Amino acid sequence: MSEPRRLEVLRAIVEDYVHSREPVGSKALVDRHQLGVSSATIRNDMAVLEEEGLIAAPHTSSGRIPTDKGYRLFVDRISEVKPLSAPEKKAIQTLLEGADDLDDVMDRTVRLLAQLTNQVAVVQFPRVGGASVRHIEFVLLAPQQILVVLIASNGTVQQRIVRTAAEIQEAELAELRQRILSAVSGVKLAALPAELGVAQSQLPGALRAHGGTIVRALEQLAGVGRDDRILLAGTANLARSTGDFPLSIGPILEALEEQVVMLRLLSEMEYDARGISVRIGSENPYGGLSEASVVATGYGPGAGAKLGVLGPTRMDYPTTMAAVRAVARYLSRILEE
Amino acid sequence: MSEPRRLEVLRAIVEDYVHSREPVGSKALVDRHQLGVSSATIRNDMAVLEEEGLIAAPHTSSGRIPTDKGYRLFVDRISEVKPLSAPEKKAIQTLLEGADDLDDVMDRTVRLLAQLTNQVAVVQFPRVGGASVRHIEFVLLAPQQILVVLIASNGTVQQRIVRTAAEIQEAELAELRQRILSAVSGVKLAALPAELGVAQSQLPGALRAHGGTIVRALEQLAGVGRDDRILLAGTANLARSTGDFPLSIGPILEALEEQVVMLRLLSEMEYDARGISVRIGSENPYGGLSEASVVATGYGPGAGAKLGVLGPTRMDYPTTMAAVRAVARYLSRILEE
DNA sequence: ACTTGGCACTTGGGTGTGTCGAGTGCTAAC
DNA sequence: GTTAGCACTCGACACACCCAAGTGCCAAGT
Repeated sequence: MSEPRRLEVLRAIVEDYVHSREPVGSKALVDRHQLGVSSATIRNDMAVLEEEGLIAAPHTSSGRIPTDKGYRLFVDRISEVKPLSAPEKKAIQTLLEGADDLDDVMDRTVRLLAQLTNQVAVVQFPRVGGASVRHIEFVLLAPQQILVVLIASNGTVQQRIVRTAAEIQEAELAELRQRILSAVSGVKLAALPAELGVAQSQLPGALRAHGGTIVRALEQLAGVGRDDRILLAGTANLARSTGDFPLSIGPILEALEEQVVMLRLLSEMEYDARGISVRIGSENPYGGLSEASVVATGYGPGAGAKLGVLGPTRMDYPTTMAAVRAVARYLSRILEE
Repeated sequence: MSEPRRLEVLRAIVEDYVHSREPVGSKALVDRHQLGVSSATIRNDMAVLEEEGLIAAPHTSSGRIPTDKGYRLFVDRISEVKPLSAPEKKAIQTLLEGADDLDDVMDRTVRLLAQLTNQVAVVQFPRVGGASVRHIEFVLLAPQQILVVLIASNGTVQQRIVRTAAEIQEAELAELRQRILSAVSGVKLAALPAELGVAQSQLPGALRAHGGTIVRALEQLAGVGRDDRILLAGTANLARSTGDFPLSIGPILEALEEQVVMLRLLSEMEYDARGISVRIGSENPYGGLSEASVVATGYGPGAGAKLGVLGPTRMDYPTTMAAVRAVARYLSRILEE
């Protein structure tokens, strides 16, 4: 009863089940794969695999299906994901290069990923934390209304309109801008609040009051709140795979809709050696996703932002992993400009 | 065989079916409602209603269910939608007033609407076309890179980074800004392209080249493309009502995901006297939505932007219509500030 | 120490049959 | 125009049955 063959059997079971959606039996296995042994032997192997918790039988005397643990072992044993086909690669490249705008790039990316994998795609906007301050602008819209604009080195622009308690003059505003900009120009956004605090404390008394309001707005703009957006695509793919989700797809849709949940989910995923992270079914911390798997990876500078897909545990992991990795790479390249 | 009673029977059938999800028979009808007649009479009425295409029987000798045409008549006969309960009103108000930002307002609105109706909510961002130019700002980020910001009177801020063919000096840019701003300040966004054309033709030759690039960016910012976004919430509610969608919810999710489709759908809806528009099942031009109904209305200045919900044809129209109308009113009020 | 063929056993799924109840359409009487 | 009554239809449900696929285990073989 050799160890390698048992793993081979597991692999075969996973592949067949992913392909057919039906519990796979010992006989069918020897027919479809060239294991060099008889079905009885396979049965013995399967008994062991079941004991180890890698596969399970829905009911006595029926074929086996992989457990989450089984998928896990299967995924861990995929040493090299197969690369995409040449036309696929080309399609990715041309599609992404056609975008003119950060929003547009992200939008195209998420759609592409959904289409490529036939699953729900999720991309997180590039995190601004790692970027630095490129420019700050204050515009006086009305005597007590100021537009605060923050431009980051990664090209994101954020703005907010604030109301000041008292009137402020153009000249004062210009001076304020000059002082703050020189204090924080080039500063990492993550470090912005601290630097702003210092800058504010050094303001002359006359500017102090207005400065406070404005500095608070800048802090918010730099904060994680606003720019930690995620984009979704391909939710319709969930509906196609009804039956893969024993319960309903309701909880999954709910989770997808809660940006907070998805952000935490993505941020908790850590890559392994291959640079791709996989969460399988019950490994997922959120109850609603216990029937779903997530395949994700980082992209962009420092791989700080994430992107990935979500689908049924019974998914084609090798192909999905390849697609996710490829898209992340192309996206990183595009963003480098 | 009186006409008013037949309509009463239709109303009763719709209400019972919406409530129970099951075909309703003549006996059950007389039990649950105080029609003053016997089941046999109701049967005669139902036969007529069926002949008129207002109700149908899934199979011989089974209860009747309303057809789309039946729902239509039912909806048209709702003269006055019942107002929301006081606590509901209060909840709407406090929730929406807590928002600090246009994006935040819209986000809260769409979630609120989804929760209130237990259906999928859709809101379109306020259209900028009706608003006017409040401020324009150009910021030189790099020798050949300009940030163009357009602030509209409704508080929306849009920006884009453009690259110029040749270098431009701070001073030139300031002059350009001065000229363009004075030409288009207060102009309606819808009329902006025309005014920009005039302004550009009057630019001194030196500024002409750069002006073109920038003007084009401004036109795009004012255009419908960018700001015709929609927000979704409550897609999980679709899953709960499986069974209401004989086919799968896949096509519906697909339609929801295509912003273009939803925008056209909303824009095609015209209000009736009550200010609310309802599209029932097959009245919907998009195949995937033939099992769904849309209840929508306009909001904001000129009621140019739309908001509404989407659900199964078998929905509680009176309540839904009330909720949609109430939310639209509160939203309009908030936006007026 | 594994592998294999054989065999008894389990079980879900499909099919056929019978019954029940809700519901209809129709007719004749009110 | 309404009602009671009646024969009829048809889906839903329950039950019995069989079949195919699959299992576990044992004894024999290598």
